[in-house]
Amino acid sequence: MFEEEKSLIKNKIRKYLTEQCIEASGLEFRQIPFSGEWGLAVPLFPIAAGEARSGKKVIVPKRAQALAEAIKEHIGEPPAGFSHIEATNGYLNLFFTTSKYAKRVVDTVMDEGGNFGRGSDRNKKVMVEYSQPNTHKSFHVGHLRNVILGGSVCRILEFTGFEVIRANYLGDIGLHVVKWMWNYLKNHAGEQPGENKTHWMNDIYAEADQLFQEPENEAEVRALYARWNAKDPEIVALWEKTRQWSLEGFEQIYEQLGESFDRIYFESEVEDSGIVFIEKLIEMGIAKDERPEGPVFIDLDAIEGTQDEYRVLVVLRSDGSSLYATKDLPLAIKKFEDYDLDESIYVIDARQSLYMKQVFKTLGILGYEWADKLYHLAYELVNLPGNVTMASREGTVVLFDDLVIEATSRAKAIVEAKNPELTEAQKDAIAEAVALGALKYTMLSRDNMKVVTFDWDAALDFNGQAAPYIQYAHVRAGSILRKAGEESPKTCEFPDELEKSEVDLIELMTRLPNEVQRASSEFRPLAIANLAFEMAKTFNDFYNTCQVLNTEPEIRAYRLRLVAAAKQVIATCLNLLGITAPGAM
RNA sequence: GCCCCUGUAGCUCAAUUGGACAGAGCACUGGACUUCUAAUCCAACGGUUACAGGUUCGAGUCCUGUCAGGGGCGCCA
Repeated sequence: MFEEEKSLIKNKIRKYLTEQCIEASGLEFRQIPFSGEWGLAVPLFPIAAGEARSGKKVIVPKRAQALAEAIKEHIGEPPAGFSHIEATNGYLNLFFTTSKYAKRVVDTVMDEGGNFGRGSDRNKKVMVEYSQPNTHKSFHVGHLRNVILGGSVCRILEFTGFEVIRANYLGDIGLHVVKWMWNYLKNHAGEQPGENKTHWMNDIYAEADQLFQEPENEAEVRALYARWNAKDPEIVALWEKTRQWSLEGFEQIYEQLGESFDRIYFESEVEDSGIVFIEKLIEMGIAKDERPEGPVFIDLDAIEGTQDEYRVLVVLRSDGSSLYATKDLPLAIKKFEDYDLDESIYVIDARQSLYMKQVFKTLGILGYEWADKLYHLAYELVNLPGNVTMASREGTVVLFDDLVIEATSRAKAIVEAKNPELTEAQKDAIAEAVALGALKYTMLSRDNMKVVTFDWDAALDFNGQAAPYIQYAHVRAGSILRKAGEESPKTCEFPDELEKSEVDLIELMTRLPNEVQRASSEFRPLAIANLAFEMAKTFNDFYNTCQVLNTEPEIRAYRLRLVAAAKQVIATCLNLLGITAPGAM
């Protein structure tokens, strides 16, 4: 916002500096801290420092202050929309006329509604690959971080004008699948999945994993693996049927999380083409074939002339079977063929950073001009206390549905206490929104590269900096508007004297467009999570100090609009985070 | 041995990307519900930003080194 004012002021300053023969580089606007009033701050340190560098004998802070004062003198009367100008600490501070500023911000938010902060269409197509669970296995809290991060990034990218294609890449083949089928045939033949399909699938897998420790069982699993590899119709049919159960189970989870995918890729679908692809690389001399003594690999450091930077990428086992890289290379190509992408993003945990770098480099070496459009969006793991990594086979997991059930029942208990008059259905809906919101917010409110240590108490703490706090502010705003009735003034005047919380609220709203852009370009929902909390906190302060309904009509009018605008901005933030805002709590 | 990430209040985390006085939540202490929903608010407490140098007018942020924790390095995914 305020681009016109900014360029006007910039021009004035530039004009002055040019007259004084001073290099005018590094002119930019900052926010004035401790705002009781709004304004634009222009630090003059860069200008003064520039003079110092060019040989003038100046003490930078003093010079910056002198420049600020001189420019203040030069500008003279504040331009339209500004009330006064100050020169302090080397900054030139230009303060807006409170009434005009407030009116303008609130009007803008109300006019644009849910589109306030939205970026214009960029005409760019971005694929985001995320979630990537293995079929026939569990879905735990570690997987949750990936889905929530990926989902939020997609929403933010869309909001900033990208066309987003959500892709999921499922691990539907491999030893784990065969183990599962073996146990099913041997101990659970004919059984059907229960209500919660993923949980049921995982129970059979976990049991299979245990039984697999016995040598005779392992031998049976290997034998079944051979049948499956030979495309035994009976086994293939079982594989297809059971994979479908897994898919339906994941679908339940995605639906609950509010996620959906435009395109699902299966590992099985790129395996054969991957092996053919690797054969081609061998022919080209890019991959080295040491079979049967060794595997097929690409010596990236040798090709690039680097040392210990790209290492060696193994692309095929010595027995000719496929590895991750066997499939990831052709999949990357397929994505660009399918969708003619401008960018391809991989939401994958940070342990695979080197691997991702290797895959991207390999595609670059092969001459794909889009190789530099590949981006690894790395994030850290969710560990258990004591730095224990979640692993299905170790039994060190918190399963998604266990967590959701617990969170929801705790939220339900609180709604029961707060709002006993609501219907069961309403209470359930609120409990779910609160529980899932809380889980999502804990994942999104820390930076991508920070390890999350999962703690039941922390995850289920609905107080303080957490989603329910933000949702509650939204509910309160809605409640005021509802009680106000039909009346919603189209526009109204703001006074020059505003309460601090009103001032702060308006200032926070103006940050949304910038924060959204930042979150988008850095793939960091955290920026939005922070703003949402700040908004809620300030709104609660406002709620406590400023009466809306029981006050004089003129005040009531602008405060109502302020409440509506604040509610809108909070709602937009929550949307971008994938958190639903209930109507009551 | 090499590479990457992290290190900020007792705990969990922020910090508008190099700017004004490093801020929140939790926990602890003391207050506020006949008033728009107290899942709230106010006050108090809490800091050598791991350490040592360097660059800069200015460093939690950048560069070098050290320490601590985590992760990764030719047939796991």
